[in-house]
Amino acid sequence: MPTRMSGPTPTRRPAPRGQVRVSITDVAREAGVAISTVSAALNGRTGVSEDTRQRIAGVAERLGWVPSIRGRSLVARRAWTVGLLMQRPASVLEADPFFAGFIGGIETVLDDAGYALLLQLADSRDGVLRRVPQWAHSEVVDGIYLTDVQSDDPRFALIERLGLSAVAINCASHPGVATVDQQHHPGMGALLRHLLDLGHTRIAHVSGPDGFVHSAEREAVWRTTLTGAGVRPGALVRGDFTSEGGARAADQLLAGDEPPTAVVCANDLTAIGFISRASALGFAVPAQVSVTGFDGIQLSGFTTPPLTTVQTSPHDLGAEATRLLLHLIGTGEVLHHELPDAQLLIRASTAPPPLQKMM
Amino acid sequence: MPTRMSGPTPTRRPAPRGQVRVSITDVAREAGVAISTVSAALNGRTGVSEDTRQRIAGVAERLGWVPSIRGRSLVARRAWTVGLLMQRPASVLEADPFFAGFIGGIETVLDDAGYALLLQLADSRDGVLRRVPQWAHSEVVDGIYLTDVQSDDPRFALIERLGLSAVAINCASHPGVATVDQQHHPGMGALLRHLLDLGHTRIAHVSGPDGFVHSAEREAVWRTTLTGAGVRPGALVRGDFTSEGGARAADQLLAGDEPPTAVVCANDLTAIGFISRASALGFAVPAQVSVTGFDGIQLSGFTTPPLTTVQTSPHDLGAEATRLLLHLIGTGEVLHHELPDAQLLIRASTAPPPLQKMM
DNA sequence: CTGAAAGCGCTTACAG
DNA sequence: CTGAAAGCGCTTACAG
Repeated sequence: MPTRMSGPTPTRRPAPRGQVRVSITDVAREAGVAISTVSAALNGRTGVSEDTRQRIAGVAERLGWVPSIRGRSLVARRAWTVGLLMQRPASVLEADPFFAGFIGGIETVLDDAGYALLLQLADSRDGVLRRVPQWAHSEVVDGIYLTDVQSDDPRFALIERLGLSAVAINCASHPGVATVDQQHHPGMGALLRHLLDLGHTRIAHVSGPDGFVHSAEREAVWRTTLTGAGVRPGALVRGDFTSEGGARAADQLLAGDEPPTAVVCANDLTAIGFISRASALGFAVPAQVSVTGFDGIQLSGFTTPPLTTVQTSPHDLGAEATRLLLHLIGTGEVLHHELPDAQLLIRASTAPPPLQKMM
Repeated sequence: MPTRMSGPTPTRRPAPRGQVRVSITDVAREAGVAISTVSAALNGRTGVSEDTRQRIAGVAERLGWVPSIRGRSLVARRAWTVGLLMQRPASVLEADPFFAGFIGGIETVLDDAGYALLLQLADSRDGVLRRVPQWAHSEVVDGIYLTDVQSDDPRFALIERLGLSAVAINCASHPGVATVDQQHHPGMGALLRHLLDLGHTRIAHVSGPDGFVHSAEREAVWRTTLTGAGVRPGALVRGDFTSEGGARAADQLLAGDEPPTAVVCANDLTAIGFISRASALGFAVPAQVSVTGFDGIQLSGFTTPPLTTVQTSPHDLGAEATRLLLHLIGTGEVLHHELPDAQLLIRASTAPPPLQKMM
């Protein structure tokens, strides 16, 4: 086992590593005032002479004292922390294009407000439903984000019962819960119409995994837009939002006699995997088969060919959700925000179907 | 402004939303025992009759009581939280291939231990140095991760002074700080030798941004390996770890009279951007120019052509670092762990240099 | 303008 | 086996 101890005699010591912990009591003693005066002085409350305030500030500075969030939280009943609990195995999250952008957006707003983000993954639905009350009762977070909301999501009842502040991402509004949305339908619809306009009539779909809201939604738009245009939906292959899944789908879809002339993938990763395998199988993209993605990840502009996709805004969702959540925590007022729709981004992975197929 | 209030009469209410908060006192009263008995019973301490324990558990269950981490932390001097503080603007982080994997690894270990991750970004060096003592004094985290360690990093002194438990990633060991490492040199060296073996003699480098340890390290291996083999290092273009930077580098490197026959990029994103632009400029990869990456992100296997790169293990780094950190917090024992070296991954983006250049 | 006291929700000796 | 008390580090009425 490569783990080794440091040096010949490993140092064993208790968690608080023998340091002098300075508390409000020390500052008060040193400054010759009561602890309540220290508290008032450093929290900018009125009723402390400028003189005393200065002296206390000096002592605190010299002793290197910062108020303990812990002690403060206990009485203020605020944790100065918000929680993001995602039901996703760590492995999936690592490839999730939504994740990093969403967190980045959260952090930009959170940091300025002096809040921190508590992040936890649960690998099952039950895991989530167990953690939420734990967080609420422990008062370890002041509010939470709700992502991947499902219809009849039991978390809403839980949140109401627990009196937890929450902001939900991309879902119908529930009483007491703030929401921030970005419409995906219009962009997805535009994507389908773009393919129809190019002349495609055999349009397949590589979906996301079962049970995800996004999977169902994108599949529905694919089906209804085609049907609405009088075109029969092509083959449907179930993917899993990964490039591996996209590659497997290419194997399935391109093997038959009449392969589709366009393939609508549930996300960019899937599309990139599809294109990779299609190329390996000798199918030229977009000359023989057009391929589309969804998400608009940064790399989608640097694939060969660059990907036609729908540009979503995980960063903005995270930032706006955080604003609404902090507002709810602070004022109790439930707000709702709608981001501009996700936009169709036409690039080079789509073209008219091959001529011989057009008659 | 699209933000709107919900319903005709916005509900304003204080943060604790009028819920009955149940505490240990309630459980004790209901069960007819002292709060110390409740505490002992539910923490599995000895000295409570099985009968009483059952009764108390029943009451706690019925009342939906979970011990408050807050109250517990105050006396136990443990936060049951570890902190990850990265000096990176949110925007960079969103494209950072290390980030998601590292966090994924952290979470797999943390969740099982009942710990949570506190995540915070700082946009400057000073921001980091301000937060660390804040966290330490507030006792809001029990330990922290040190990433992007620089030589003479001031955080080590800070940590020692504050008596904070810490684990450092990929850096020389410091007294009192656990470390977990994965050697990148050998894989990077193997990558360079692979290009030399293929017959390349004009090998350029697109580096990472200034001031990052990884940038300096990879550049150094590029330079010394070539020099050691008697080959003069080719052109050096400064990149920024993004695909945009890689594309710009392609413009610079491929414009001249004698373009390089191989380009070593500081990471996969850069390489993918480079290939994209190179193709657009009419350069065939790898026929006319070989391109290599670094990181081994999932998508690197699905580009066209699939990328020759060095496979690193952010997930394993995160998981192992977390194990060592929790061990340090719990026992005070400083351990060190070395992951298997990052491995060269030969795929299709490298080939012998074009013939006419070989004489 | 300042201080003594109570209390937030727990755990940990200590006494019965 | 069980309970009363002290205390963790703060803030918030309240009294001087």
